[in-house]
Amino acid sequence: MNPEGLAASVRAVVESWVAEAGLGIEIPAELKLERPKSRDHGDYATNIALMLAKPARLAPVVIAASLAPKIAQIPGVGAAEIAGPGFINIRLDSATLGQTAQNIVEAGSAFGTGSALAGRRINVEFISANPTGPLHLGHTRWAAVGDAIARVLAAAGAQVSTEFYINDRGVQMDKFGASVMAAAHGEKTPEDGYQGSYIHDLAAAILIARPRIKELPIPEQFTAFREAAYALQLKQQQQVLEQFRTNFDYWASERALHESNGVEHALEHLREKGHVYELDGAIWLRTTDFGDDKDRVLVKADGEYTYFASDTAYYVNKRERDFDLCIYLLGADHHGYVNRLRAVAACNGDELDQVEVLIGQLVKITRGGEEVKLSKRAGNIVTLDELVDEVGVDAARYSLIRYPVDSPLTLDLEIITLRTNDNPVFYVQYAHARIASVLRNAKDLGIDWRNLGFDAALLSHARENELLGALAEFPRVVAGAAELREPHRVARYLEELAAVYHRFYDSCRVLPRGDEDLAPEHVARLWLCAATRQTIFNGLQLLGVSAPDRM
RNA sequence: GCCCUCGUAGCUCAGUCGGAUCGAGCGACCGCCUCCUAAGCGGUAGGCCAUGGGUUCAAUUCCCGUCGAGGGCACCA
Repeated sequence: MNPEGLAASVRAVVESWVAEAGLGIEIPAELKLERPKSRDHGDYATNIALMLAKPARLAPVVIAASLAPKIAQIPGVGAAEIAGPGFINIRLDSATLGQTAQNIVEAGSAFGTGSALAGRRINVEFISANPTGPLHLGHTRWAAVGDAIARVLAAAGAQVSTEFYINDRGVQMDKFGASVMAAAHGEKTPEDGYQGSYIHDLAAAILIARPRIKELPIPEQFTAFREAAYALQLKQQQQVLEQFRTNFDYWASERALHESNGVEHALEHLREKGHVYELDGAIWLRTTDFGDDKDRVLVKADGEYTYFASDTAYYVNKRERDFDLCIYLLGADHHGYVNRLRAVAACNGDELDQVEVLIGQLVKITRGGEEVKLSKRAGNIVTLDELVDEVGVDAARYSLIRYPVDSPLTLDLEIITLRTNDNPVFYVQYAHARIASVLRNAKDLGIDWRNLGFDAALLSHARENELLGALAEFPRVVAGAAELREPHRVARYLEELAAVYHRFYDSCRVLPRGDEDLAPEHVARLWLCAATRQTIFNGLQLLGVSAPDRM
């Protein structure tokens, strides 16, 4: 009996009661069955009686009194009690709850996955930086969170593509090329050029690879520097992201979009939809038809495409590749883009909500309370690879994911590398390692728990009950994280689960002591440990964080 | 001026698609290892959930105002 199954059974009880009483009222689509904060309130609680009070024109307690006995009859339910203003607190019998442990072990890595988003094709675009320098803190949050969102959506059954849109066209690229060329010649960085030692590193690398590049005539030489630097810098970004365990399914090049006439094609397409017009020599998209504050220029009076035109074309391209939902992760400094991106969808004949924009607040780094601003390589910004070098991938990813993205974040480098309770990554990983150790010890003792039978009813200790209940929540947590695009929920859940496990471990001996004989209770607890290990493992997997067997 | 996000314990933050006493870690204080990882566990102290209204049986959660913090409002990229 899992929470979903129980919810369905409760719903059936409510439906039959409504029918019998001839009330003819609506039952809320989402019948709430939650884990009460207090253990005294049972394993699950429902507020259905409170919800129905008004439409049924009956006191909540009266409704609860008719429903509770019927709920108590549901197989697997031990008791159903009325409490407070009309809550029904449900207690499962221990065999039913205990069975969860075996179910989880048997489901293995599939435990937690679902089908809520089955059949949906979702495009998740994030980072999308200029290839003109190392990825910095502003990109780092999205590298971790975007990847985790994609994993969580996939776990909910969606078909997901993660995409990085390379802004490899426009004046920034030229400034970048000019900066690298100047460095190669030992000249000063041009006005508005790129600073930082990485520019000199790029120049040096190019000079080694192409010793005669400086002999080229200036226009060709400039192009050669720009292109060589672009290739190297993009590769560097890709390597850093790979090391960060953020893998993109698709690297979209803005330049390639133009070269394949994707922009003209999109413009033509939108013109047919009737939201394109000309004014003052420029070509506009009438985004104000769909909630934007002002119309946006696609082609400037001088004939140049705007950046917005590329964005629009890229959206059309995504739709032509058959994605029915496009999620964009942007920094808070881009929130002005939300309405126009949604309007682009609408101009394309889609629903506004086929575009979803998640806005992330900025990240600050401190070290022992002092803000860290300087980067050795990139001048005045801290880069992703520097962060990883200092704290490691697991700590960096986890720390970035465990907070909702709409709150500003300050990471203290000293704290996220601590190996204590202060640092949630280690707390969760430690729980995993601790369980792995118990399972190893069981093996060393020759206990083949998988083949010794499992008596679910033996898991009746309060701490076992608490742990089983927490484990059973995992699929709902994953589903919720996917629905709300909030992977931090998974992290928070894991912290809670780890705490519950540690409490269980503290009061329930798993392996036989000394010369004690192996009892069925030990076997049942090993199943419970294995289920917990699997759940923590699956959860960390969703965050892209490793689950070590030893620490 | 208009728009977005935020305001919860001394600190860093959860919780908020309305529900029963708002939680965790740190910091302070007191306890728990002769056998499975003490990187752990238990307990005490600490809150008019920024503020004033409204909706509701029920508001930290939803709506409006105020105050405070951060960020936006290009024929830039």
